Amino acid sequence: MNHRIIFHIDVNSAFLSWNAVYALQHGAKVDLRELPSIVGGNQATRHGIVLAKSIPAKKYGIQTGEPVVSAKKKCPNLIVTPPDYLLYMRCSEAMLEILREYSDKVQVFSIDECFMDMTCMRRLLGGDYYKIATEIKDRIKNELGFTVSIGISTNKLLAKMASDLKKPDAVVTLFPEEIKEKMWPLPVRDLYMCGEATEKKLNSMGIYTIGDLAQTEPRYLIYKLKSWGQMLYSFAHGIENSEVNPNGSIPYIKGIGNSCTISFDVEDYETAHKVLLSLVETVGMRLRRGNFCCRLVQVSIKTNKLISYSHQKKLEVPTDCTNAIYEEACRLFDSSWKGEPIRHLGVRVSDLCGNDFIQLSLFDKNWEKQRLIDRAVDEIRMKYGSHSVFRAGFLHSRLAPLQGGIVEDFPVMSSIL
DNA sequence: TCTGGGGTCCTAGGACCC
DNA sequence: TCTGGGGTCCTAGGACCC
Repeated sequence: MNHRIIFHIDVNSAFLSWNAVYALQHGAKVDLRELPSIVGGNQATRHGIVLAKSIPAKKYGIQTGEPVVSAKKKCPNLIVTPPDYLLYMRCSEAMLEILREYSDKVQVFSIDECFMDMTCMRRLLGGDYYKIATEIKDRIKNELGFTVSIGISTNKLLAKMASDLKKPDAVVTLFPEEIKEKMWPLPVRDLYMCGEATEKKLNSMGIYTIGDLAQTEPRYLIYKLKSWGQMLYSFAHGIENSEVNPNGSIPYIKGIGNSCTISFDVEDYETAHKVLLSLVETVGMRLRRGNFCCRLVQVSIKTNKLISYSHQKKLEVPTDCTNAIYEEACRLFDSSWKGEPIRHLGVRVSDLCGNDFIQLSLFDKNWEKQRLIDRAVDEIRMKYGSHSVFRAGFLHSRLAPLQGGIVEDFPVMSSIL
């Protein structure tokens, strides 16, 4: 037998569990996981959505991503606690430490999900993967206080589907020979990569379960859904063969972006430019920290009616300079904004390249100086905190001088950079 | 004050070139 | 005296994930 053995580890209601564990460790008398509770953003700053829910909260029909007010309507005595991203990073790291005792091929998929390639542990562990997974799950529960679901199979897709089959605190296998029995009866929406839009399309084609999808003529799927059709058909048959990408070697960073919902509607160019600057400061810092330059700048706008659009521009010369990116971002904004009140702004850079052989533009003599300034500011912020230096324009403004991620405390979340 | 923030990949149309 | 045809680059937008 030549097949691989892959585990997928998924923290149950991650943010909520971590808040609950932290509270218990600090003297709380109740366990948030046993009550209708959520982790929710701050409504006053218009970040009021549900980030995680307890199992009792789920019974009220509360869904991740829905507005906190709407969740409260469903359950009037709902407990709402704020997110604590630094805590989440610590919890995630602690879990990783345990996982790495069992395999050197651990891929961090997100803050609360990992893949492990356990193939080479075959001989070492005697091949009883269910037992090993149970041991890992129990160790995390006993040593760290939160529960996980572990899925076991021969590839990442099936392992991930498996860990979804039972929660909390469970180990589930989904080997190829179990697909028909365990996966095909599920609604097609449960398949990885089948979102709302695809579900609608598939339903309109008479496809409701993963089994229906698996038994549809692939040429028909490809005709209707292009390359997505091919991928979904393969997934419905459990076919997927990407490698577990050991952590540390981040596969490849394609772009760096930050965005923010502003606590009030922005209705003038000056304020919008300030927000863009606060975002570019963060993006630029991350770019330089990764020793990248970018060749593409993108600005996105979301109006108070929640309509989004974006504009992008390819640069003549790659740059990592805050001011250069900022100027381009302003140009993009000015040429795309239609004048509606703005709720949310984003800046993203991509088309990255290394910064070791920077091509100096003959026309920009200030560029070297700008680079030195950027580096100096980065260093001061690293050393003394992100708010130790900021642009005078933010004094007496309602805006934070830096925006994106959790800038108050390095590092920026959801990014290794 | 009802709807966050960070990503990736794909598609389609237009410009432009030979 | 219709108007081919391929290729690449650029841009906007949509879909998905956590």
